Amino acid sequence: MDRNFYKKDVLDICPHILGKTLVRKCPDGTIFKEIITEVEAYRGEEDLGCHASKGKTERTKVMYENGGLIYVYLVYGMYWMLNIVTGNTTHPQAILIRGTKNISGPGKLGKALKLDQTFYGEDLDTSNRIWIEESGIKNIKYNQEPRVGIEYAKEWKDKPWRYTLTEYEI
DNA sequence: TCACGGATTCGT
DNA sequence: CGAATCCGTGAT
Repeated sequence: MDRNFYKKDVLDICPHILGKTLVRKCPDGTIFKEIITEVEAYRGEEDLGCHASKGKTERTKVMYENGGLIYVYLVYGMYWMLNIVTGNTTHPQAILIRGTKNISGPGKLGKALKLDQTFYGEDLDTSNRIWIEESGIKNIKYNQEPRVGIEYAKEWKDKPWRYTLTEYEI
């Protein structure tokens, strides 16, 4: 996908990133290529579930960039989480990729993709080791539910910003 | 330098 | 549903 795809609001992009293909070329030559089936939106400093709610720090600064960059971080000391920065520089936001067709769970996805800190800030439009492309599938249907794992986010935890792909045609 | 806690996972 | 797990973050 080209750069402009990622510059819209995160809530507009989520339904369209479902069904796209995530591609990762590993150092050992193996290629991971799977349809994205589950994502979550994190939207702005006002969203208490979003890391940017703590303001701009060394960790969150990439979310303040224009969309199309990768935001990775380590959670529970062991899982690398894959996020795509979206929007523009006025509103920090990102999409957490939670699962693909054969991999369920963001921690397991990060492991399968062999992610590490060097992916922080990677440009999806120019990278030769990870990107997102059209899959050709059509007639997508999806569900929206509350996001998981953010019990601390008060009223924001109930926002239906978790998107799961339910049906599609090849 | 260090205390804190988490966008998870797995087993019960 | 609850505990394990352990590194990086962010403040000092």
